[in-house]
Amino acid sequence: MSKDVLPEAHEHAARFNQVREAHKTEATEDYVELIDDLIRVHGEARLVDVASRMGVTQPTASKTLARLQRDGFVSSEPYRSIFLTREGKDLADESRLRHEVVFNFLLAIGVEREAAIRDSEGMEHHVSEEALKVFKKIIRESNK
Amino acid sequence: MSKDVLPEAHEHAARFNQVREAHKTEATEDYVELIDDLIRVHGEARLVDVASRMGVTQPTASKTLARLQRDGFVSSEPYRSIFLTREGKDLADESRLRHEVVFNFLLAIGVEREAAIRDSEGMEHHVSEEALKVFKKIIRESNK
DNA sequence: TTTACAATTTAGCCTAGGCTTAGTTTATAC
DNA sequence: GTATAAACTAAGCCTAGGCTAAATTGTAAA
Repeated sequence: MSKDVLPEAHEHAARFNQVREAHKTEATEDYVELIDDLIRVHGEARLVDVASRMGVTQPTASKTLARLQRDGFVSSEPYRSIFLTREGKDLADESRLRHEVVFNFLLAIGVEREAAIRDSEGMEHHVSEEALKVFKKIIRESNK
Repeated sequence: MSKDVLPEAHEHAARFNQVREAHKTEATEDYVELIDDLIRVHGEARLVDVASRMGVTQPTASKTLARLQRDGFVSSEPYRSIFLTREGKDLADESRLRHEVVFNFLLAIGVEREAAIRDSEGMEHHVSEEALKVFKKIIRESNK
């Protein structure tokens, strides 16, 4: 059962580097996805709502949004609501799609709804295209 | 397809808070799991190996290990190899188990081996007990 | 129209987790 | 037994992402 050899060091490191890469983009993806949701459902995205739904204080959300603006994902004028750039909107769409696949996959295999909601939030950033394909296939099969 | 309502703000925030909680323990779990592997396979865990397998520089690994020591997961004397405390060993065992379940689950549903190795590294920290149960059931069924 | 409250920003602090460069200790090889 | 190399530590820097407290701006009600 337990390992008696370890992978080569560089291969071992590559796995952790991949996880670290995913972490770097996590906050960005979560924010743009939320902003897109707020715009679609409430007509606009205000800092106060972004902060309360992300579960952080307003200064924290403000600082993160400044970074997203610097990196070209959102735009906004001081004291005004937040918009997604083309790049931000594309990332939001891509993230939501991935999120939905993971969520529906968990439901399809029998995970209870509340757990599926919570687990998909964390898992979505760590699922490869390869695995997503398998997830989609299983969702399709469960809908027959 | 797309949402037309959002969850209540406090519920929305709870999801992200849960992911943030998981992130806090990720590094700790990855380190103790690796240290345990090194001890079992090589007889001891040296900083140089921890660093190269985590894919970070030695000073970075050293600093992280200092934190783990402060928090009671590992022990070591300066310039000597690294040991797990009881608490560290328990966490390592728990982490490895979770890791193996996620890995074997991905294999069971048809994810290719290399992708399963890499995805399980990131996913393991975000899977609830509830989902793990379902994963185990699917592994059992695939072994029939 | 002024006043008060809500929203946002600014400033400053903290931790984690990366890095480099430089110094110290340990181990090895001659 | 000493020189050299390897392993480790120390110091200092950076970014992200949390926080609080205080200042500013915008908005709505009296």
